[in-house]
Amino acid sequence: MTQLQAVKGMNDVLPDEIGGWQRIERAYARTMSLHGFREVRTPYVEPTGLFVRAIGDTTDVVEKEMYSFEHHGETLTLRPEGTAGAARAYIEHSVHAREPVTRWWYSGAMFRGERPARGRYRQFYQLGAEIFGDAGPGCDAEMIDMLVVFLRDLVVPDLEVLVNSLGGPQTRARYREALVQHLTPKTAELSPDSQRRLGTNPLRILDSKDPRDQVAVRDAPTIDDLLDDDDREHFRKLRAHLDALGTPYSVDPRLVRGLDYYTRTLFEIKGAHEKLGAGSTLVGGGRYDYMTADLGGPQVPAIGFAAGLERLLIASDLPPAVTATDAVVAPLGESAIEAGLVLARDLRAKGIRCEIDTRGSGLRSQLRRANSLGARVVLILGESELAEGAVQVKDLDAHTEERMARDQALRIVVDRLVAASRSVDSRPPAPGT
RNA sequence: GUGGCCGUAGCUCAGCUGGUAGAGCACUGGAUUGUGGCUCCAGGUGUCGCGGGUUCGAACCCCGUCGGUCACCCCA
Repeated sequence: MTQLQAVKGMNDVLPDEIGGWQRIERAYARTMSLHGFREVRTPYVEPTGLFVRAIGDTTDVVEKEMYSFEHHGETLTLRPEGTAGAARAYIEHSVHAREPVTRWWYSGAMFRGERPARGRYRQFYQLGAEIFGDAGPGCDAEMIDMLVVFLRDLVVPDLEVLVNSLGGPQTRARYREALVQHLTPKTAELSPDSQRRLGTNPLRILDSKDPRDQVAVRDAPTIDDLLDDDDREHFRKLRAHLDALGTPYSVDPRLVRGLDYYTRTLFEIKGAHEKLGAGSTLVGGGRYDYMTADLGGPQVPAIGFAAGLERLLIASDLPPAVTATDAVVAPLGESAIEAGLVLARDLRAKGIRCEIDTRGSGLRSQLRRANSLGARVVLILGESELAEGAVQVKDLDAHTEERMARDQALRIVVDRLVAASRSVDSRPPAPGT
């Protein structure tokens, strides 16, 4: 196509699909509020240096996936993830001085120049949250459990929680070295990808899917051996807390993530493998106790996660939300349109979702339209009704029809829709939203 | 970014070994000049992703390109 089209990997979300998005966003906002998180909105554009420092200059994300550009002498980047910006805002506004523990959540677009596929786009949406100021494993466990509950509410099948501990930065560095020492003699036996990783990100070799790498890694040292006593205790308590919560999980000593900032607790939640295939990681997160210090702020322990909204949408078996119209006002003829506009406005003032056809369509097509919109009642305004100040109230469900004064019609329609629990104002909040 | 597969009407898809296009759904109008969901009738539905090439002739074969998708890489 030579026509104008959306940029590769960036999608429109049309009204037909927006119901699913809103359903997940609302469920998330509710979960966050139940756990005392407050929403934060940070810019989509940040100085490139923020991501280089926070995420790590040898990570794939920073090395080859960022949308960076120059603008009036500044080097800027469309955010590839949410944690760095949140940490920057936390430091910039000295939030640590205002409250001991800070719980923030966010929702919004992220940008990475990867090769697009299902559930993986260049502009994609993440739900995320951060806790600043709590070093203990208790909030780690709460966060993981919260996510499991959230995903269960969304009816995501085959949930799988993986946890690991990376220890502190020094542990991580020592482990990296140990791994390189173990694997260097076997360089020739590794996959080409892993030969490259050996120099860049050796930890990633651990979860390589190549059988050659899996053999080479089989008797490699595990990070568990290098954890110091505090790290080990932290991890032990996390597991004990999860056990107490009854949260299902498995320890995966090979779980490693590609962002450099993680320390100690690391976790990942997968689900809906049949629908998502290899991209079934729904949530990834972990502790980053040194990021605020690395960014030049006070050292504040922190933990956070991000979830891919598009993937949640694919993974969720929740039925799509139905958006119905309650009533349709059907004016017949030019002179009825004004009376119809007034009537429709009065209905809406009562919380009735109401549509009106102002094009001068015939009654037949207006009724068809009302039917396909799922409306319960149609209020017909023709010449004789106009003359009498009346309206014909047709109940599409009950197949009844009655002529009455308009103010009476207002009351009757409201009563009928409330009785059927259909109007916006009367509908109780659905569970899980 | 690497490799594989796919690309026909708004949607889901047919189209046999190359002979220049079909179905269902949806949409609009009518059968009922002011009465829906069912039924019947009629009707737009199209640069066969795009650009080259081979051929008398290409939706079909070849090359390129764009887009999608699967696996890898990486990640949410």
